[in-house]
Amino acid sequence: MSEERRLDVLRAIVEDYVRTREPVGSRILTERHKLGVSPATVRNDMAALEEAGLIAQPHTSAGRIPTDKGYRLFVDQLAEVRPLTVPQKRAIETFLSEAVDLDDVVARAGRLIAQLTGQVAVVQYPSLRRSGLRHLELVPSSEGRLLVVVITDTGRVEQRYLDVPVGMDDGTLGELRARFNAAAAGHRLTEIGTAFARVTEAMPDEHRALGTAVAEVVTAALAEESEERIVLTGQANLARSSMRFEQGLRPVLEALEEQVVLLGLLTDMSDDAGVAVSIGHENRLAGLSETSVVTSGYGSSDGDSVAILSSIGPTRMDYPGTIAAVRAVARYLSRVLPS
Amino acid sequence: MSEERRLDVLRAIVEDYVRTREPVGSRILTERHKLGVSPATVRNDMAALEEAGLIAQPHTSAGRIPTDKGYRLFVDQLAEVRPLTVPQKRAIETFLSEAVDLDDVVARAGRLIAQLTGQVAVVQYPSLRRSGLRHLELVPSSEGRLLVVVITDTGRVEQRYLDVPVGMDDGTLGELRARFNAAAAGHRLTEIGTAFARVTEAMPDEHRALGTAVAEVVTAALAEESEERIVLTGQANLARSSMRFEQGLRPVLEALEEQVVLLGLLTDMSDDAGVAVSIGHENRLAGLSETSVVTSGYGSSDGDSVAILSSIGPTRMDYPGTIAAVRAVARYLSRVLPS
DNA sequence: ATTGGCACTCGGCTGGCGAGAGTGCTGGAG
DNA sequence: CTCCAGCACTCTCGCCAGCCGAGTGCCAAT
Repeated sequence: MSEERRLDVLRAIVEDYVRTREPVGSRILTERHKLGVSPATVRNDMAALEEAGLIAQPHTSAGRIPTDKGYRLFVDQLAEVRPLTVPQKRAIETFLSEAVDLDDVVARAGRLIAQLTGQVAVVQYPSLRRSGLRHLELVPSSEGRLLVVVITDTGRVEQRYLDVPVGMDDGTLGELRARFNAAAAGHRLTEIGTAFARVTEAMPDEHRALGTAVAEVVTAALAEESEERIVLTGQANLARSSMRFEQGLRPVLEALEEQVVLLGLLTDMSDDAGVAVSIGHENRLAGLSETSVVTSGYGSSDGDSVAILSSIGPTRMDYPGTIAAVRAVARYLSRVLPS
Repeated sequence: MSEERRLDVLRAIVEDYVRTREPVGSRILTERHKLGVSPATVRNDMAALEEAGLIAQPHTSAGRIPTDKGYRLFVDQLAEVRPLTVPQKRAIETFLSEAVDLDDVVARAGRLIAQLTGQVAVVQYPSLRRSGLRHLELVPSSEGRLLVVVITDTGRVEQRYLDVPVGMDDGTLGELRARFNAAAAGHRLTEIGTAFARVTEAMPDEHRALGTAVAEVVTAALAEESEERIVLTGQANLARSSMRFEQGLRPVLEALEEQVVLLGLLTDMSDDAGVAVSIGHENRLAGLSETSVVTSGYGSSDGDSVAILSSIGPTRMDYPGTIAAVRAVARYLSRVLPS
């Protein structure tokens, strides 16, 4: 009973089940995949695979389907990479390069993933904490209010209102703006707190109050976990016939709506370089126990990324195809991003 | 056969069907609503209502359910307004007032609608075309690129990159910024084209090229239909058991994903003041033929609004409750908005 | 180790049956 | 003229029995 053939059988089961989404029996298996052995032999292998917890049967007298563990082994050892076609790559490239601003880039990336994989795409905006400051702008708003606008080098623009008790004139604002920008330009957003502190200390007394207020707002705004934003695309794909979930769509949709938790999941998964896959019950979120998540960082050609994007679909998904799509989009995205 | 009682019967049918979501027969009707007549009489009324196309029966020997036309009549003439409770109003107010910026306001409004109505919320960002310019910012980006940031008086911040062939120094930029801002401050975004034209004409030659480029980018960006943005919330509600659609979720989810078309639908509906309701097949979108859309403008206490928000659910929805929720959120939103 | 044969299990489909709900109609009462 | 009780009729739904087929596990033979 060769170990190698057993894995062949597992691969065949996964591929067949992904394609037909019906439990696959020994006869079918020998017909569709040239394994060179008889159904009876395959049955023996199947018994062993089931013993090992890699496949299971929904009912007696039904074929076998892979378990989460089976998919895991498939993804780790059995799946062959299937690169995208050249036209596909070109389509990604041009579609992304047509984006006019960051919102557009993120939206387009989501649509690409959703379309390529036929699943739900999740794209995170570049994380503020991993971005650098490009520019800080102070705009007087209605009386007594100041609008603070932060522009990062990844293209994100954040705004925050600030109640200013003391009066302020344009000159003061201009000076503040100049000083802050000089102090912070190019720094990571996480580091500007200290830079700002130096600036405010050096200020004349009458400006210091305003200065510290601004510094506070900015650092507070950037520290917030809640400021991490994600965008979902292709939820309509969930309703396609190919996505029948045992438990129905409800838990899945609910999990997707808990954006904070979802982002946490993705962040934890993201293995620094390359694509990470989390299968079925491996996902912390109970609602996603019937789905698999394929994730990649993006935004920097090497090492640490500024954000994450991923594709979520049923555990019975086309892993090689999904992985290829996610990787490709992440790569082109990284190239386009620091526009 | 009094006309008035017939309408009472229709109202009873609608209310019962909305609550139980099962076809309602003559016996049940007389038991649960004190109509003061016997089932047989109700049957006669029902026959008349059916004749008039206001109700229908799924099969012979099943109770009646309202048709789109029946709901329409119910909404227009029979529904009694049911104002929100005081705690609910207070909750809306505080929840909205805690928002830190426009994104947050929009997101919170969506969550409120979704939660109050148990349906899907659609919230449009303030339309650029109906906003005024508060501030225009020019930030040098990587070499040869200029980042143009537009801040509107409704709080939206739009960005656009601009390739600048000619070199530019900070002084030039500062001057441009000052002139444009002086010329455009307070104007509607749709009118700044002409204001900008005057500015660029008055410029020294060496700056004019850059000036017109900026003016062009800004006006082009604001003119784009695609720049209208909407946010969906509460899609998980679609999967609740209370939302069984004949045709399944697919067409609904697909319709919601066609954001441009969807926004068009909402815009067309929006009757200038107050809440508009579009029922079932009245919706242009085929995917929404089993749903009703309740829409209101918001963003200005009187007359024309700067954006739209709405709640989408099955035709069998709680119209009075949904209308009340949409109206309330729209109202508080208008109050909070020009922060 | 592999394989053909065989008995066994079980889910899903089909068809028939009865119960229940609801209707429309008719004829009589107010 | 309106209302209402009674009645016959229709149709859906749920249930049960029975069959079919797919698939399995085991065993003996190669």
